[in-house]
Amino acid sequence: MSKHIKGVTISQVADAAGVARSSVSRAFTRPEMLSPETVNRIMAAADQLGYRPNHTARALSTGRYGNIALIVPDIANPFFPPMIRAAQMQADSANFCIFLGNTEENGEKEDQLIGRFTGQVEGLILASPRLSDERIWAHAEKLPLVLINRDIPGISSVLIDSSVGVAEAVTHLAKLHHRKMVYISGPPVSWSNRQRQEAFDKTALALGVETATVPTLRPDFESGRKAVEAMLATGATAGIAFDDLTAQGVLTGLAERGISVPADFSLIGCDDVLGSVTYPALTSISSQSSEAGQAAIALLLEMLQTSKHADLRHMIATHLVVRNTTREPHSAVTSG
Amino acid sequence: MSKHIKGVTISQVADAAGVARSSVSRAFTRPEMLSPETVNRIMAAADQLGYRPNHTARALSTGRYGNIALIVPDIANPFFPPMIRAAQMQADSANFCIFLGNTEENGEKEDQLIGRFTGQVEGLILASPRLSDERIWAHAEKLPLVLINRDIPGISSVLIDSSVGVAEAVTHLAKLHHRKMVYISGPPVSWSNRQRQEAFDKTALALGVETATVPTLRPDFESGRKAVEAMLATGATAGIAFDDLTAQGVLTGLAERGISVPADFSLIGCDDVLGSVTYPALTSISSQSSEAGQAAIALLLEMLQTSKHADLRHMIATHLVVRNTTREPHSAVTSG
DNA sequence: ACTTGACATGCAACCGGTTGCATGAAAACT
DNA sequence: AGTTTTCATGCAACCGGTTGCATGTCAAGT
Repeated sequence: MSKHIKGVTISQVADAAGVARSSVSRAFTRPEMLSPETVNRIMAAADQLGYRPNHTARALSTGRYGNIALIVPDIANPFFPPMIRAAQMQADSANFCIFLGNTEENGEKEDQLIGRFTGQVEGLILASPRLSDERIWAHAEKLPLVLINRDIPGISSVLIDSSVGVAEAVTHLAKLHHRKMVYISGPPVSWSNRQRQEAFDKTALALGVETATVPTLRPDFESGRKAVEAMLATGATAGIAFDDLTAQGVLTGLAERGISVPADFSLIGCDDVLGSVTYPALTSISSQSSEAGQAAIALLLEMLQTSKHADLRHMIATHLVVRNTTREPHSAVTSG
Repeated sequence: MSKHIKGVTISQVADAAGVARSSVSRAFTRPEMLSPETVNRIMAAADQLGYRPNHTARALSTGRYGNIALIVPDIANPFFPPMIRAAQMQADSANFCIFLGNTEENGEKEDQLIGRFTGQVEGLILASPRLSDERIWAHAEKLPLVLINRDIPGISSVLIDSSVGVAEAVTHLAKLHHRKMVYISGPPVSWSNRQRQEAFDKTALALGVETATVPTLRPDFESGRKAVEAMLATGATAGIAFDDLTAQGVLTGLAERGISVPADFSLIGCDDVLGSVTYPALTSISSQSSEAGQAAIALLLEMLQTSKHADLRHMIATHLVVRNTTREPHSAVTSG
C-alpha cells in the first residue's frame, strides 16, 4: 500500500507548535531549559503528529551513536547465545542497541564486519576473536574495544578463568582414583583452549596423574564423536573435553561403541551450556558465558563514559558442577 | 591512551587530493562519473589517511540505513540461533547489518525495542512475536515488516508449515501400531503451537488413533521434564512434543523413571534443533529455522527494493526425520 | 525610573556525507 | 574556425537533528 514512509521531522513539529526547531529538540533532550507550557505544547504537537526522534540524525550531530557491535565466531555454538542475551539486556538498560556479527570462525570476515560497523557504533565487543593481535590493536586504536576470551596487553577484556575449574575437575577425577586422563582439545588458536590445556597438564602433573591429549578440528558435536577412537586408544579411563558440544559428541561416540558412562568411562565437559540437558547429565565446568556478556558491555559502557581507552580486566571464576558422568574406574573398584 | 577518536572525513580527503568534497563522495559511490586518474588520486589520498565512509552520515542523506532489525523472543532457545545466523549471512551478502533484539517473551519489551530501532533501520523482522495483531499492524504501517511464524493478513511472513511434518509423524507412529498418542503442547499464544496441535488432532482422527494433550508452561527443558507424569497418566505409548527442548526434557523425565526410549515409549520432537545430539538420537520434525531466517531477509530486501508493502508469504515445508526414539510398542509386538 | 540579571526562545552553523544543477574545457561536428 | 555536444568537476542545498551564542522580555535590585 504505502510507499517509502517519510517520518515526521522536528520541523513539522516546530511548525505545528509555533516554535523554532531548536525548541523542539530541547523539549526532548533538555526540557528543563524550556518553560513547562512550551514543553507541553510541543509534546502535544509531537504526539499528535506521531513524531519519533531520528536516531541517525541525532547520532550524526552528537557523535553518540547509541549502538554497540558484538561479534562472535558462531552464534549457533551454545556457548554464545546466553552471552549475547545477557549483553543485549545489559545494553538495553543503558538504552544502547546491539549489532550482531557472525564471523563463521573466519578472521577475514571479522575484519570486514568491523568495517561495516564503523561510523555507526560507539564501541566493539569481540568474543573469542580469530584475528591476529596486530589487527585487533589496529581496530582498538580507532574504537573502544572489549575482548571476551582473549588476552592482549593494552586492551580491555573479560576472561573466563577456566584454570580453577579444570583443576577442580582433574582433582575430582583423581579422587575417584583415575590414574590416566585425556584432554580432548579445541581450536589451537583459541585462548581458552590453551588455558585449559595448561591447567589440565599442570594439575595432573602435580597430582601424579598420567595424561594424554587428543586434538579436534572444531569445537562441535562431530569432532567429539570422531575423537572417541583416538581417545580410547590412549588407555585413559576419564576425559575432559574442551567444551560441552565436544563432550556430547564423545558421549554419543561412546554410546555407539557400547561403552557406558560413567560405568566404563568418566567424562567432563567445559562451559556447562548443556548442563542437565544430556543424559546422563553431563558433569561440566561452569563458565557463565552470560556473565561474560554482561560484564563486557558494562566495561565498554564505562570506557565510553570516561572516554579513555582503559586497559581493564574482568575475570570470571569457574567451578566444577558434578552431575552423572563421573565415577570410579573399574580398576579402582577392584584394587581399592 | 587516545581520547575520542575523530574519524577522517570526506573534507580531509578532498583537501589532500585537491578536489571538491563531492568528487570524493563520487569516487566511492559512482566512480564511473569521474576520470580514472581522479579516482586513483582520491583513493590514494583516502587510503593514506585511513578514510572510512561514515555509515551514519550516508544514511542520513540517502535515507538508506543499510540496517535491519531482527527481534526474537529468546535467543537462548536453540530454535533461534540457526535462524539468526542465516539471517545474518543473508543480510551480509547484501551489505546490510543486523540489529538483534531479545524480548524475553515479552510483548511490551518488543514494542520498546522497535521504538529504539526506528530511524536507524530500513526494515523489521519479528520472529514469533508476542505482540497483538493491532500493534503489529501499527508498526507495519511505519516500516517494512516481515513476520516469522505468525500469520497476519496484509503482512508478509515466513511460515514454517509444520502440518505436513506432524502428519508424517503421526502416520509414522500409527504404522508402528501405536494406538494412543499424546501431544505435549507449547505456548497457547504461539501460532506454531496451534498449527501443530491442529495437525496432530486431524491426522490422528483420520487414522482412528486415540489422542491426548498435555499442556506446558514454556517451551523448555524443565517444562518437558515436569510434563512426563501427566503424559504417562494418559496411557499413551507415544508422544509428540511441541519442540525439541521439551522433548529432551521428556526424554530425561522418562529416563529418571527407568522408562526406556524407544523400547517402552516412543517420542518425537519438533524443529529438529538438537538432532542427533541427544542420546538416543531424537526423531524430530525438521523445520529448518535457518531457511526461515534467510527467507525473511530475502523477502524484506525485496520489499525494500520494490519499495512497496507487499503482502508476501513464504512457506517452508517440514518433514519427519526418523532417528532412534521411535519403535513399536510392546502391545504391538505381542499382538502383531 | 533605570540598570542588571535571569531566563526563555530563536538564529544559524555544524555533524559527514549525497546529489541536482551549473560551469568550463575538451572533443566532435558542420 | 565556429558551434554544439560530451564529460569531468565544483557549488550549494539538503538529510534531521544539536548547540553556542545572540536577542528579547520581564522581574528584581538600587
